[in-house]
Formats: sequence, C-alpha cells, structure tokens
Amino acid sequence: MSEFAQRLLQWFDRDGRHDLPWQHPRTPYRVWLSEIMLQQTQVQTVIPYYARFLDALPTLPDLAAADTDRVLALWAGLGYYARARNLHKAAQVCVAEHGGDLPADFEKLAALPGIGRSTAGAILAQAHGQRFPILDGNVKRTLARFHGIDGWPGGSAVEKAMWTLAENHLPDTRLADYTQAIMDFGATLCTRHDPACMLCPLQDDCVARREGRVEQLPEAKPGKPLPERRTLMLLVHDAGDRILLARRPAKGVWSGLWSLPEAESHDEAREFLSRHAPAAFDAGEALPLIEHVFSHYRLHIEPLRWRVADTAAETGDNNDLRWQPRERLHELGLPAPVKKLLGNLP
DNA sequence: AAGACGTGGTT
DNA sequence: TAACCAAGTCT
Repeated sequence: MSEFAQRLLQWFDRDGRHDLPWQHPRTPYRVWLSEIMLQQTQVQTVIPYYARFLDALPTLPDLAAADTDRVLALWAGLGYYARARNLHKAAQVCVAEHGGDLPADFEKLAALPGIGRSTAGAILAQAHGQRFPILDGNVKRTLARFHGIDGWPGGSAVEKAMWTLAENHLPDTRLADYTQAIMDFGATLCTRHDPACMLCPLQDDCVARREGRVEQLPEAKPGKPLPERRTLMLLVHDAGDRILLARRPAKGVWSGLWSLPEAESHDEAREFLSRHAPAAFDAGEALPLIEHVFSHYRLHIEPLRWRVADTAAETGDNNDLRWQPRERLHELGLPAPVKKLLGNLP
C-alpha cells in the first residue's frame, strides 16, 4: 500500500470521524443520500436535514413513491434544488430498472441523475468497499498541497491530473475507511485556512509545506463581479390566513419550489392582481427590501403586501398557483428568503 | 469550457 | 462588509 494511503488510514483510525449519521449503518441508500446532500454543503449544515429526511423517507422505495412537493419540502433550505429533483428521479429509476436498489456497478450508478464520477466512487467505496477514487474539494485541496499543483482545480487540465493522482493513491484494502479518511483529513486538518500542518501525517512529503505555499494552494477560482437583479414579490393573503403561492418554473433558480408570485414592475403586479385577486385594488403595502445573494448573482427583492377577503380564494384551473394556509406552509418547499419573509410576518 | 445552480458561515 | 468558501453535477 502507498505510504500516502497508509498514513491517512493510521491518522483516520485515531483522529477521523467515526460517528457521522451515515456511517451507522452504512447502507447504499444512506450513503447515497449523504453524498448528495454533502455536495457543496458542509457536514454541520447537512446533519439536521439528513436526520429529518431519513426519518420521513427511510428507504429508497419510500423516496421513489413520495410526492415531489414532499421531497422538496424536506430539502428546502439546503439549496441546489436540482439535487433533490435528481435524487427523487434516480430513486424512481432504481425501482423501475434496478429492483428497488441502487446499482453496485459504476457505469449504471454514474448514469443516474445527480451522480457524477466522484459521487459514484464515494458510494461504491463506502457502501461496497469497491476500489474507486473520489475527487471532491477535500481531495483537491489535499492533492494540490501534497504535490504542489498550481492552477485552479476546477479547470479541466488540473482536474484530469488530479483524478490520476487520486487513483494512484488508492489502497488495496479498506476502501470505505480510506474514502472517509481523505474527506475527514481535508475537512478537519488540511483545511482551507490555518491547516494543522504540525499534526499532519503527510507533512514530511508535502510539497506545499516544503515550499511554504500551503496558504496559496489550491489556487482560487478566478473571480468575477456579481450581477445584480431585482424583482417584486407579491404577498397576497386572505382573511382565512391563506397565502397565494406560485410554483417556480421548471427552468432556472428555485425550480420546482413554491414561492410568492413575482412581477418585474408595479404595472405587471397590478395586472396579476386584477386577474388572481381582484379584491386587491390598492397599491399594496411596501415591506422592507430583501437582499438575497446567490452564487452567481445578487437579487434585490421588493416585497409588496395585499390583504384580501377570503372570497378571492380561487385559482381556477391554474395548477401553478395555490392558496396555502399559513399553518401548512411547512408541507411545501419554499426558497429561503421567502420562508424567512413569511415567518417574520407580523 | 464556462456558467447555472443556494445557502449560511467565516474572514 | 464584501468576498470567499463548503463532500459537484449538468448543460
């Protein structure tokens, strides 16, 4: 076994994390769910979502049979909602084509929506002990430093080289532990800022350490200014404390979630109101502005509120609009700023 | 290849 | 506070 893997495994046995919720029991479904939730998301954030999700949908067939709105409600707040839609879809494919189980074959696994090369490797290694590498942010940071690799790891050339290195470092045994070990190593010791090099089992052979470039590697993604966008959010509620919600379109941000109806202008808002809540004829009450920051743009939200009589509680045959009782908002997935806005409503 | 896709915490 | 960061995948 390579010295690299040997040292990581020894470090893991003493200093790794052995009590994460998805480690006991380490079934394919539980590992899969954890890997999807953990994409671009930290352990501390995931844990409460993971527990709630698994409690509601304990098995893969449960997930496959669940209503989409229920799945999105369980995911709401975690972000990157395509993960939830793909998870749901993949579960249905597993039931339809793989006997209700996640396939234990790399090609079949990676063909499922939401499972890329790294996640497929993570599942096979952790749930089945198969010998596949992963290449997540932890591994990229570890390899960039250990080998002194320049360039942003998101670039294709650097990433390709790193896949090869990741593969070459794999041990012949203990693949589940090794996979967890290198993630724990990156997450708790070889951290982005202030890594604990003094405690590092690889410090003697680390190129970045030797060259004093630990804080400089890996190179950051080339930055760009955030574009700004704005929208009006129309908060219409009736005397029965029902709130008019609109389903987000299939394309774009928050797709599939339920949110407040939006308009680009006050004229457009007035037009929407005249169609769906004709009792609201005044200008609407301006609520405090909200600034919501995404990874790719900054959104300025101008919320406007109308109170209408409950006679307005009709949406006709429009499936993308509904009057939702306030006490049943938790049954639907709402975007974080919308959930916050409705939760803070006086 | 580069951008879309969330959110909350840290610096 | 603005910028950066965290267990990627899809198009």
